[in-house]
Amino acid sequence: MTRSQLAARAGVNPETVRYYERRGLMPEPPRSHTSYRVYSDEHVARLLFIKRSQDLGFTLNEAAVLLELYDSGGNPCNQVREQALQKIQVVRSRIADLQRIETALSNLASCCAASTKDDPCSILKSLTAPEA
Amino acid sequence: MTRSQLAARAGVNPETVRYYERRGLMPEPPRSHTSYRVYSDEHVARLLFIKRSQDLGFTLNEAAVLLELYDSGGNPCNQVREQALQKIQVVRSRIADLQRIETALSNLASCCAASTKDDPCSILKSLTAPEA
DNA sequence: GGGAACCCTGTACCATACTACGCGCCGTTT
DNA sequence: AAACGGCGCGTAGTATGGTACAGGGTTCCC
Repeated sequence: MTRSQLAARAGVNPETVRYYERRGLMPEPPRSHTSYRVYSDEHVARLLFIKRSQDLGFTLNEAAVLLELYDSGGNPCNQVREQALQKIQVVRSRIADLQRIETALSNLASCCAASTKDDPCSILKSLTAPEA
Repeated sequence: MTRSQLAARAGVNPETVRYYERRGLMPEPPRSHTSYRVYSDEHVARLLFIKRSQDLGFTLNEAAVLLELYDSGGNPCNQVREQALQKIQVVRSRIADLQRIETALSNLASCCAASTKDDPCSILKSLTAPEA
């Protein structure tokens, strides 16, 4: 299949395929006699692998690591597990950050809801003083 | 105070101050007779305002909106509240995303922990099939 | 056989938020 | 007075993840 067909199957922009190729995430595919890239279902699987990794919060560099483990052909479960556990820590930390942000924003909204025409909104106070 | 001194007080890189000036977040300050920027405590407050906004998850463009409301001198509580409530929605949505990711990663880690030498790790299966 | 639509390459551009560099002037210190 | 650090400016580079475009060849369908 062509680059656009591959892209369509994975739901990405055709240019993204070329970008991943440049990044080393996708292999250089065989070419037709007119230099057209020719893809197979394995390429689709690899592209979906990358998208799925991104959905799980992995960066493209991290996806590259996972792909290397996959390509190594061994039994890289321990390494994959390690990557997953590390990412879980990052994700949990990010969730905690966002929950603190949510609380702070709620406080800010309440503060502003309570101010009147004569009490000119304490955004300066709220936003200048660290409290998160 | 100088640009570096201002930056130090807000805990940012001196170049960041110039960057914010270019972005219109910080005003062009008065200059010394030799063209040196001269800052006051108000500039410190404004810079802290920006950093605090960022801490709350606002982008620099959004911080610019908040600063405009602040500069308008009126009682922009309703607008600020609106911004905060919108951002809370975004933050909650992001938290939900991350919680789904956390669950999916946990499943992935469990799957890998359970595989054996003869069962060559189902990362392909896990990462190719959508399940988040 | 002719035009639309697709492919090729390299390069440039987008958004976000900085950070660094080169070059020349300035200010302080020794 | 010389040296060192800081400041000025414009521009370029970093990281992340793409997206777009120009200019030319190709394939497909009527």
